[in-house]
Amino acid sequence: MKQPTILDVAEEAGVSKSLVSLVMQGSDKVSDSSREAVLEAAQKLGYRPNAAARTMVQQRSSVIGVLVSNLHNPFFADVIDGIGATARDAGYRSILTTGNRVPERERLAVGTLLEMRVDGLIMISPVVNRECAIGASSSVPTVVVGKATRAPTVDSVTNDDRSGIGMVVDHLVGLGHSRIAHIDGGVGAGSRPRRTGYKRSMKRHGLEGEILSVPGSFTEEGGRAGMRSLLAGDTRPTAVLASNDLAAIGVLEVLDAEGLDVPGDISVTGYDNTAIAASHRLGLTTVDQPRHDMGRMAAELVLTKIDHDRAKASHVVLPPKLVVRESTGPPSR
Amino acid sequence: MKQPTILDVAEEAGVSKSLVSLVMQGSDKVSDSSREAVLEAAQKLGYRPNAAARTMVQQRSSVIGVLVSNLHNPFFADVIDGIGATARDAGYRSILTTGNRVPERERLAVGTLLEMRVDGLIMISPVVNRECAIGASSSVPTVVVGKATRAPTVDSVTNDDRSGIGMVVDHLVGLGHSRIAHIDGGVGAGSRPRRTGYKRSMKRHGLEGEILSVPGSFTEEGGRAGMRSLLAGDTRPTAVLASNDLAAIGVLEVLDAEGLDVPGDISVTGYDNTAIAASHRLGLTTVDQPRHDMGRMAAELVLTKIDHDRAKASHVVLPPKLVVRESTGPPSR
DNA sequence: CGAATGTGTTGGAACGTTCCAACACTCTAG
DNA sequence: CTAGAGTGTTGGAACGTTCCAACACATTCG
Repeated sequence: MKQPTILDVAEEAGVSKSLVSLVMQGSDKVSDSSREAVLEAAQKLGYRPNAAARTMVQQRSSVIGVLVSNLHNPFFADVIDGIGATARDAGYRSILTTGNRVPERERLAVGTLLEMRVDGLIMISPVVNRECAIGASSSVPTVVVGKATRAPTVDSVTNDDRSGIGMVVDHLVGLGHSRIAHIDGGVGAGSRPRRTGYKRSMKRHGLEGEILSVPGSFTEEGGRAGMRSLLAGDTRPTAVLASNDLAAIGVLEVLDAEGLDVPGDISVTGYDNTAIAASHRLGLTTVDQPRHDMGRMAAELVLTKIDHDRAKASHVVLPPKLVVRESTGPPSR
Repeated sequence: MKQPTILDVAEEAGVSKSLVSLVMQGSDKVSDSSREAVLEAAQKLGYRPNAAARTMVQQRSSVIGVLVSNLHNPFFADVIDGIGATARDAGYRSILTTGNRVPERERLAVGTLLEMRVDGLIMISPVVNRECAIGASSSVPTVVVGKATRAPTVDSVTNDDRSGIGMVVDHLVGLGHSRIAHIDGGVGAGSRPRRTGYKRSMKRHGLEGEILSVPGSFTEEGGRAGMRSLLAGDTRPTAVLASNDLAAIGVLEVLDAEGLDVPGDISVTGYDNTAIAASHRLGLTTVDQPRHDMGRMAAELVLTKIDHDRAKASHVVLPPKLVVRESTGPPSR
């Protein structure tokens, strides 16, 4: 288990540790014979550079740390893809941690990354409060994805949740709906703008009297709970805006179990345009976020901030896109 | 951006660096007054210990590295949960990397973890070849999840894929099917035992003449491709075993598009019992793997191997469980 | 021919932490 | 009063790497 060090390689190859270091870095100031000897020795011993030691002396790790709120949501996979690809092209590695939507664990997960001295931090739809991101940003370039963060030191990449939800409301109103209810995302990233977007759009259509937002979360269970509480109310809505696609699946489950037809009895919408939403079985009307681009942008922001420290924070807002499928239709009579 | 070190804290608190170190480790051999002064100074400076330095001197990182093949598959989320919980209880952190099902990137992702000197490595359903795991195991306790690895130095945690698939075949034969086709998982973990399990079960039922396995992968696209090639054949199967739930979704998509009824015209099964499979809309007959337990077991294997080096590799095989839903039924006439 | 330039190689310092042996002091027992 | 134990604190060595200044040697130039 004892790992060989650069000194072991140097001895094996009969050269100095400095020369081994140069070879490992791919320097061209090394004679072919030395290079060959070093590579052979390294191969023979199974040498692997020690990133901890390198991080120490270089005062940087060449690693981008990514906190992801919830691995159950395939939405994040594409964001992470975008981050990984961009980081890789710039010569950085990326590593992930998650707090599983538990604030305390999320804080711990961020702490792990910071202690490892990642060169940049990307928090995808964090559940933890903004102080955590602000605190992190004092030691490392930090970008939050999916949650607008009004802080002078934290960049953010979001889609325009308010207008995204607005498009959904417009679509439903256009179909003739007025009793349009909303299931909230709770503490999760992006729930506030979606909630206010919902309320504003309703008002804009003169439907402030119909505004109904029930608690939920960005999970299947959150959708189920929200839908159950909606059904427990006096008047059933004719359309339901779930907090995201995952929640919409929960909503559909409850409705299926109740024997209610979608969209006959009730229209349902999600958010995120995940792959499952597209499946004909669900045919979920939803809002597409440019996931991969969001990841790419986030990584680019972090990378440029690593190179030349910007004074002001950047806040990138990408446009969402309504995707109409079979889960929405005109209200019954 | 310059991070304060333990020396800065020591100076601020008016004590030695050693004492700061003791306080940070929660030692009880520190006077209350000193502890207070140190904590106050650390707080004031925003001190965070440098994990790289600690790793150097302690010759261990207290980190478990996890390679996950595909973040799009929610199956892995629960496995990772299990790993994370177990690691946390033992005082370890866990970090993730992924290679996105691309062997070369997966190798790189493992390399990243090894260079960081993780104390244990868990590879979840790796796509990369076994040499990679064997190589890793020479420097760090390594466990592969989801892929049986016959190597004396690599532990493994799997479900019994062969018997899992066997249960599906038995179920379908019991319903009266005989033209039962199989969509393969390709290079991914677990595809071989599932393939052979399929073939053996078919033989066991005297159906060797009906054996038909087409290429695919453990993704929606793999399922779509597999189903398309099955439909292009001369005789349509009456039942299709998709490589996993994700692929089954792809299969259903193609069938829906073709206007074929499930299970009226054709029965479909998945593998993994992911949350979406349970959704009434899909109602997928599938095989449940004890995901969380698999993660827990994997972490436990790694942790015990970290503490006292076992001589022989452990291979844990957990029992799968057939979950019958609405996507399977008797064949048409 | 001596100086300047270039090529390949080298040892030592530094990074931030932990751990150890050693310290100064106080208290207790003989 | 002294030896011994106990308590809290300390400086120095070590971990494995990179980077720098310095080196030896060969080549080119004036």
